[in-house]
Amino acid sequence: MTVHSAAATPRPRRRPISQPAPSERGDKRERIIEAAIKVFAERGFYHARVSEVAAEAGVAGGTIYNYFRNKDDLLISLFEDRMEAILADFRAELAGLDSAADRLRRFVELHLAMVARDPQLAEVLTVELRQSSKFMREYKARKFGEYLGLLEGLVVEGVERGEFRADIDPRILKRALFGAIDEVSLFWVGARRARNPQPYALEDAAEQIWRLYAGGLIRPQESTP
Amino acid sequence: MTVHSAAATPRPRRRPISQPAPSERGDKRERIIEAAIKVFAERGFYHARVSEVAAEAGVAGGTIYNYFRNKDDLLISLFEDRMEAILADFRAELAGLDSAADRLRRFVELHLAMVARDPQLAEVLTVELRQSSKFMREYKARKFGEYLGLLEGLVVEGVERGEFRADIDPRILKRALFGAIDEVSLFWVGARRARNPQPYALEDAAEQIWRLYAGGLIRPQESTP
Amino acid sequence: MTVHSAAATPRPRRRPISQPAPSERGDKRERIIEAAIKVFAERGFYHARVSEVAAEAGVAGGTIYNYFRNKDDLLISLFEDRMEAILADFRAELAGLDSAADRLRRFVELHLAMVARDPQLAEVLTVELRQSSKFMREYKARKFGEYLGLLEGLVVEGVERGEFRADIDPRILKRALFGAIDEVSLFWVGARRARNPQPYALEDAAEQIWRLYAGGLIRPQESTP
Amino acid sequence: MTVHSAAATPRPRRRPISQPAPSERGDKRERIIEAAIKVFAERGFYHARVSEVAAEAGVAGGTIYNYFRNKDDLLISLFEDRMEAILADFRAELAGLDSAADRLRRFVELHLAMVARDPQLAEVLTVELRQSSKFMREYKARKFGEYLGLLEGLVVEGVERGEFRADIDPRILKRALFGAIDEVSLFWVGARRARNPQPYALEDAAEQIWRLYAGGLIRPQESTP
DNA sequence: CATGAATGAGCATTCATTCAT
DNA sequence: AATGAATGAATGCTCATTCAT
Repeated sequence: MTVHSAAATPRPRRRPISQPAPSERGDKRERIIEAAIKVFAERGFYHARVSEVAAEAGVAGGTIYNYFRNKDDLLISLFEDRMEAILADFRAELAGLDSAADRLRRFVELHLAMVARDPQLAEVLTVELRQSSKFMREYKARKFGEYLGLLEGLVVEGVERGEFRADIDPRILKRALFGAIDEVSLFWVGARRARNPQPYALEDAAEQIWRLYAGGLIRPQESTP
Repeated sequence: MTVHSAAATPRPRRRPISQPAPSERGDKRERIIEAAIKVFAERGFYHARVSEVAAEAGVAGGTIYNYFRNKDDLLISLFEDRMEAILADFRAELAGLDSAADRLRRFVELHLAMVARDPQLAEVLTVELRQSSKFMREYKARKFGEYLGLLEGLVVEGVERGEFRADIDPRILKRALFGAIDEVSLFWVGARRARNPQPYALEDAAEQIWRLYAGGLIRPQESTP
Repeated sequence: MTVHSAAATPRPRRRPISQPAPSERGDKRERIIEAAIKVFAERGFYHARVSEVAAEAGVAGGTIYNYFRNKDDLLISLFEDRMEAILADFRAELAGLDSAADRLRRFVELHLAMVARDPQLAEVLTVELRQSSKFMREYKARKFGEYLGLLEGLVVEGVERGEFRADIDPRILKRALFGAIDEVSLFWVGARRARNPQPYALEDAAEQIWRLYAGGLIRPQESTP
Repeated sequence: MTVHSAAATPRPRRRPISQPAPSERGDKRERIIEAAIKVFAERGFYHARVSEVAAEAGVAGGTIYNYFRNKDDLLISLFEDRMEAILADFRAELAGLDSAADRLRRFVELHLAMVARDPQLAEVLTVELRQSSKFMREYKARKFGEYLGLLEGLVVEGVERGEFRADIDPRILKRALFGAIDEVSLFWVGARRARNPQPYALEDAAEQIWRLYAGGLIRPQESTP
């Protein structure tokens, strides 16, 4: 998978030509976003100071404002930037699969793999994001809606192809499944941060969630003769 | 159901001497908690000012500090207070049911009914709660763990009684189910606040979620002859 | 004259009853205004820091914001407060005089006496006031217009009573006279601040200005016998 | 009159690029000063950003610092530059006149004509100039003193030649007259910026001011037999 | 000379919390 | 217990100025 490397794809920006300054990987905008993910994840959006992000990125405080309108905008930009990469990655990964069931299972795996790979990003994307009032109340949707839309598409397709039951509203299903994945991720991430032992492996969790959603809880009373 | 009235169980306390103001049921602490739920839900924990809570509760700003150590403590106390009531209510409701399946379905219904009845409380409990650093990082667990424990108990019981499949880890299941309910609730609450049309009825959502978790997504290929 | 004492008339505000705290003369709002006049005059509105005003007033920085919306509002409030007092004082002083000429001469004297008495106030009123964009562009008028209106009234009256020439537009005259007085004041104040020797006594300046405006520059060539 | 064209006297200098871009007359320094006058007049010295001046001048922000030490220096340089031109123009215009009275009247006319011709310059010269602390407190004088000196010279000359009354101190007179002209100008300029209707024509104002200063306010009670 | 990205000192303002009454 | 004026630490953001290219 290439989620992260995709996310890191630098929007090409004038790189110093003569002296490459090899210490600075990626352009400044990218470095600030990376720093913001780290700091927001560690301290929480509201407790993070812009100056901390700057220090983490190795730039001066004012430099942040050359790239982002304000602290809120930094969070939103970070979100869009990363979600875009994640979406592209997911789409590419899912394109090669044949059945709706395979694609849905893969979606779950991809999400949890992403969380395992970049827990801080996961934390910011799911927890901290809810704290920027502007974001939550005026913006929210877009890319996140796209993400859920992807999920909904998989479900609808499954129903249309007769793979999935038709008596479950896809709009509710997509939220239920997303909520399930998200909560399982969040707890794992929280335990990790609290330096508690891993409560479960995320790969196993993916398997479990899929099993649950695919087959349901109720034990089939097979062949009651 | 009596969640709310239970929550409002007044720790008896006296009215400001002269005129008992019989209209105002509940003591000052309760009034402050009610105000906090309203203000936190409307403005978000970080954007809510203590003085707003005080104004909403009809007390002076300083009075809050006679009942709560600080703003964080107000949020946590609010949480404990309400969760206690909710838990008691849930336990009472579930006690009369026979099968694990019935109890689990009822749990889903109860949660969503609670959301429908007091959306602001639901919002605070699920969204704003994540924003108090002290809470999230040092406290969190307790009552919330109890709530999830209740859920886990239902599942374990179901497995033990042979009602549920044994190949799904209850610790993951409880999170998955809670996440599903929570997300479905959250979206509904969000739409409500944004004054968007209700995306779905919460009663229907409960039915759908249960159907999903009970039977799974995959359409049984019965008897392909 | 009582300009200053009038200006200091405290808008009655709850004074601590039991322990009079004799060190604090005047209420807090008044103390802040006095401090602001001093600091704005000495450092200029833009270079003055709110914390300096607070320190000068002997209050904490935040206290200023219990009385004034922001720095601009402090300047504007200061202006209104003092202008009101000055206007009341001027009106009272002029009421007792019979001819328009006497009143106009007295007006000049009063203005310059006010400058002599409270140079810092004069400086703020004439120089610093122009620096608050909101003030200059949206507010300005009112009390200042009243002041000029007082002047215009005197002139119009003089014309109507046949004391003054009718061929000079009162609206231009009032500006010309005000500008003359203001500039003469300003230079005197500036010299004072720069610790230069007084270029002239303000009482003499009043006499000179009146002589100039009353009789004009041109030496009457009548009756060269 | 040639005030403005004199001020604009281009110090010929070439345009950056390869092709001289013959359309842009005036060198960069001049263009920056013109931009500064416009921006300072419109936004006020303190609210004007150096980058705005740069944008208006069509140069990069840093370029300004190749021509001026800092923002204050830009204001001061602007002032000196324009005042020099104005003074030269005034001197030339006054040279041809015979009587002190004619010269003084002409001075008033010239000042107001200058205001009418370049209101933004007038605004900067009279309002914004007072806002640069360094200017006001350490520099001020020089060219402005020269301007007032010119005025004083006219008065002294008038007295010496017996045209003007000898009982008015020229140092006060020069300030009074300048203040009168300045205030009349300022109000006109202010109305213009506020897009209010012109309160009076500046030509008429010149006539009025001169009439006032020449003959005085008091109506001569000639020959009441 | 020109550029404009980077810098970082500077400051108004907010608001949780205290405490004298 | 209740009050609410006073406090002052905390911080996002601006913008004049610098300097490597």
